[in-house]
Amino acid sequence: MLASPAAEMPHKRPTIQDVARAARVHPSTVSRVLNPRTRGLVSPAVAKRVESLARRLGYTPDPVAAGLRTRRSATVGVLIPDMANPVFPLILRGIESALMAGGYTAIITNTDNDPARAREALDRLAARRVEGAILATATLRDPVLARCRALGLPVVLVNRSVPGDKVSAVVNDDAAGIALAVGHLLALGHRAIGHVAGPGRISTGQARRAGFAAALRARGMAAPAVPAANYDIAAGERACSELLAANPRLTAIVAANDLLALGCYDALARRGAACPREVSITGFNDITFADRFAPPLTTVRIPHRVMGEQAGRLLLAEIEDPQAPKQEIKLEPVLVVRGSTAPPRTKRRKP
Amino acid sequence: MLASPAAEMPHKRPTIQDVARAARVHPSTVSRVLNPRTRGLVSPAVAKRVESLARRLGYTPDPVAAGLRTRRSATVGVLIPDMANPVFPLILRGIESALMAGGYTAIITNTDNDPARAREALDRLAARRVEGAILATATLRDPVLARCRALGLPVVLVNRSVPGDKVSAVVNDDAAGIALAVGHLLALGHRAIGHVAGPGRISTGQARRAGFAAALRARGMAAPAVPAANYDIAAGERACSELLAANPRLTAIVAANDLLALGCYDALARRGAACPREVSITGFNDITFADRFAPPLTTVRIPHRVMGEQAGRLLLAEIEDPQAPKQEIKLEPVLVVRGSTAPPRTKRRKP
DNA sequence: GTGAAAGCGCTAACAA
DNA sequence: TTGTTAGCGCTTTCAC
Repeated sequence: MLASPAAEMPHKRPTIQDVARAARVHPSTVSRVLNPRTRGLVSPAVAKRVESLARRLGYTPDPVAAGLRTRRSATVGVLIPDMANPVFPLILRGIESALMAGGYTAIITNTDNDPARAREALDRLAARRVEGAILATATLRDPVLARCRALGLPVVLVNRSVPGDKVSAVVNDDAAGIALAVGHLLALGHRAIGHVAGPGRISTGQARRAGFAAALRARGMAAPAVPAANYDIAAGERACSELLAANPRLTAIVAANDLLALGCYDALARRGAACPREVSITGFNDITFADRFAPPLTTVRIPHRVMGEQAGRLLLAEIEDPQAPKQEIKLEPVLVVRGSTAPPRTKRRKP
Repeated sequence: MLASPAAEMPHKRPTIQDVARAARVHPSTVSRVLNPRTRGLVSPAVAKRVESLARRLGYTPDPVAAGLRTRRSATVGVLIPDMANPVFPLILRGIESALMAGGYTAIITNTDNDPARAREALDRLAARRVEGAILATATLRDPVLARCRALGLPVVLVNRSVPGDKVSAVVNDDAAGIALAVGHLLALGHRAIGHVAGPGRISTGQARRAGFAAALRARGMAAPAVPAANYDIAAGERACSELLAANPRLTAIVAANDLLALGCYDALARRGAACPREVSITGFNDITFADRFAPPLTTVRIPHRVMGEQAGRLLLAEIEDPQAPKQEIKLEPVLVVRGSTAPPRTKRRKP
């Protein structure tokens, strides 16, 4: 029993040959017309004919086949350390919008903070011939970054950088952001401020910690800090507990990011200390829902979307011209004051 | 000035030809060895030799070139309506893990709830020859779904379904979930319960609303409901305000998802009504941070990750065998009681 | 300005 | 069991 192919076949895609036949030209002419760069080489009359036929047949060039020839895939890889941290979806939007504007597609991979997965992911992406990579996963002396180098793959870091390494990056002014938080706490009257730092292997962890120390030492104050093992709530709680155990009189804590700040909330709750009445807390990033936490989190807002867009644009520029000078773009953060900070409780003198 | 190529060239990738030459066999033999399916056709001795050479040269087959020949890209497209909704990153993890296990790569696109972007994204994915698609964006009578059909592209829906359409889907038992919430509120003593429904164009909106009505009507109670325009906080606030204006005596509100529940928080706050003291609120999804809101949200937890994994597996099965029967998997949700629900305030009688 | 021919890196028929 | 040949859909020389 013969079925009507038209009814059953799931719409075979037209090839360049089909268009060429219909337009009575050679395939190469069709190719020239459809490629903006070579479009001028063909006579306007033929170009018009080819174009309308292509549109009518619903022909779109196969980017994979084209890529095989041109060695350009029009894709870039994006490595994200932790999708559950809402800061990354926000950055991603910016990345996608910049890439899309350039005709590129992002292939996004979540590494779950696992260096092995990151490396594996990069290899998969490289096998797919991505033309560049955006790393939100960078650690100081990152093996993945080294691998990109070895592969000759253009890279841009986002949010985190690798100081000293010649690589483009779009980051926040971490020290300035922390200074904002410290300044706010000082203005409120706090004189015993501690820091729950980020992991030392990540630039943001180091830079924010250094910024914290600088801001306090400038005023001749101590700057106690304990680093968290990871940028997550549980690690924040552990670090905060340790910090408070060693410095019981702290009236304020600057956390290196919002997840760590939530961990501080937990540590305080476990000690039965109220935030902000007994201890003020600040975060960093202003993640989605930071205004919903109990208490609403005072934090340093970074321009997530712009950061992503800049990173995307930087990468496209570097793909365009691999010799382009590497640049590090530093974005200015802003303080958002909410309910997790308040003046320190005035000491009750013993009666 | 001649530079040493080895130092400057960014490591030219070896091709199958290089391996073939080194192993003194024909390229097709190398191909056979490296392809698990045809591996058995080659003598063990040669296979061993080829394999070790391939490894030593660092050769990995180019999946793009292979795909051109085999018409298989080992990629699938994933359409997400809103990355800022933390439920989707959680589902994504499941999807990625299932796809990765099958050797597939996900190409994820955020559509920002925009049907035009969704369509465009699908076309880009189709052009890239994805072998299938996972849609978390489905609306009832979804044009994107129709387009997948036209392209003969295997599809699996996740979270949302399109009832009546023959398509595989992994969803929650929405009615059962809502019944859980309603049951909890009834048990607390609530007798005037309203519903901030999801958009009517989305299956979850309809199913949850129907579940709500069924649960209350079974007990002979009214089931007032107002649909939100979108699944976001602002729309939730508007719908809730409308609901409360029309039904001022409600003591509890079942929101169709957690974002809408947050909108209800806002609507209550604007009226100066305390949650849960004056009005209890429930959500749906148990998104990340639901336990951190003020008050912590009582909500219906869905198995995000499992949902994603099942969807990924289903799609792989369908790619493997396009004739495979379509199936709809329904997952059982669970109630998580937190601080946004409490017994209704006992009426104060006028003195 | 257009056509012809070669080939990107791989795999699948077919031969030997 | 291995080698040969052709070609996936496209772009890019090179001729004309």
